[in-house]
Amino acid sequence: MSTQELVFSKDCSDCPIRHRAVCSRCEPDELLRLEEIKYYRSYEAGQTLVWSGDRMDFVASVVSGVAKLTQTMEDGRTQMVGLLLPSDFVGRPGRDRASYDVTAVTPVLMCCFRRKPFEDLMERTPHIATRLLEMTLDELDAAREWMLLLGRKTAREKIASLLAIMARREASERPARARGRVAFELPLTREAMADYLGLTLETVSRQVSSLKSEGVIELEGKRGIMVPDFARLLEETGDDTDGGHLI
Amino acid sequence: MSTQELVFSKDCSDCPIRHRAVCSRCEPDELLRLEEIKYYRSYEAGQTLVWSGDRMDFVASVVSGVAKLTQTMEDGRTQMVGLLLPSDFVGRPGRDRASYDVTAVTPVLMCCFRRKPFEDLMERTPHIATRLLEMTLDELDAAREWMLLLGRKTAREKIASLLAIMARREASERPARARGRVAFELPLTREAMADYLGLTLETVSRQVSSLKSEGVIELEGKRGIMVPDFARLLEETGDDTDGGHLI
DNA sequence: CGCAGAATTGATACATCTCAAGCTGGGTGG
DNA sequence: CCACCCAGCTTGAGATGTATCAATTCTGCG
Repeated sequence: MSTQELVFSKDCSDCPIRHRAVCSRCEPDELLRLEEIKYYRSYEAGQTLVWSGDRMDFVASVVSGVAKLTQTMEDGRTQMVGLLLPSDFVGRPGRDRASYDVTAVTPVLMCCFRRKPFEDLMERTPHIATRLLEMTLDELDAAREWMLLLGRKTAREKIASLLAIMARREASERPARARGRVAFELPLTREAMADYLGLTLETVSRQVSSLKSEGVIELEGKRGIMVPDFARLLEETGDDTDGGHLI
Repeated sequence: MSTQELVFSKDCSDCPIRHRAVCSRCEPDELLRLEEIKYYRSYEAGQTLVWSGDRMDFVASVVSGVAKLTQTMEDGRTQMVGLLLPSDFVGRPGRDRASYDVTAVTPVLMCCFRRKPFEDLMERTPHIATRLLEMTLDELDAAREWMLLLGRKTAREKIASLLAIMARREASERPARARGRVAFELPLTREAMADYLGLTLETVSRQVSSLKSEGVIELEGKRGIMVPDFARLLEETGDDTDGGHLI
């Protein structure tokens, strides 16, 4: 029940997110300075790392695991506004209060930097600022794609889109598989999916069942999803399919 | 019918967006270098500045007017993913293709920079990169607030939220008015509002009528909106009202 | 084994969409 | 000067997708 199961100070050079995180553009000497101010923290699934409105005096990169960013209205309606995967960045330089709740979905390991030293370092290290700008622009693109999903897609299209995104991510990490065939773990509960897609969990459940009964997907245990034909899944997303290549 | 009604090269120092745009952090000498590569373009209401997928070899700041960013699905469903007001930035350094359609909602004047020289200048001018990062983070926050609206708010709450945003902006520009009382021009048609809010134009029309008949707003001509009591409007947004101050 | 959290399934309610008429105001041409 | 026109807007009636409320049924685990 400890909040910190693993606190260690690894060498940055063999870090699994070395090539994608906010530090990816850094030269060896810049990396050394980052290494001086970093520390690791780990969280259990379900644990809330930060509450919206709370003081937040660190920024961090997700090293492993999945976390979610959520906003909640007074009456309890909640909307997920971001899904944080390994290498994603949390926190905003120059702002001392969190804008969202951040919650671990699976066990999560974070590489943290106290905010002030990080901001100072960022001023002297354009490589960090440049990479952060690039990552923020990517997140903005993703958020806008999500706006289209939330505003205009049907429940079925929403589910298919979420599955397609997860499938694509899996395919880009693992070596290529048989044409159009992908399997992956979906780390979200039905409720978390609903919060992401702007639906109720019952609707999510019904649409997943429907996709399954039509053979678009197969369920393997509670979290496993098998997509026998990725192009077929893509057709259900409502997006431009342009051939339907996995990557 | 000319696409460029006004092409001139004003001094940056008396530019109306000098203190808020991407150039706001620049020192006088940095401004001079920007001035060398800038040029103005103006567009009429309804004109499309850029089509999604097209080559885009400039970036720009909105000097005056309103433009919209939209995404469209194959079957014609469209979602607005950004509303560009004076000082907002268009285009992405490092990317040569537009991700969205950009359309003028009112007559628009843009301050443009060819992309390559701008990128070069940005590398040598941290003040530009820093400001662009800050603006992008703000846009990301706005996009995430919009995700909550699209995913979880009712039609009435959506309309009230949009009006509240426009009212707030008006109040922050003009000197303060009588307590809680604001009037402003809404530059969007019912259809554009619908595209922004993820609704149909009929639903927008009905909800606007309903807010009017209940005295939350008053319509003045086609575009004028009068909010007699801002706190009352805020109650309809579903957000935390925390007293309901205009700014 | 049996419990608790997660997921499924069913019946019904309701918000929003869809289709279809009209209305309104400003501009145009006869 | 007036009739007409048209885009934008409003309003109505009915269809429909998703939410809501309510049982069950799974699944993993102590």
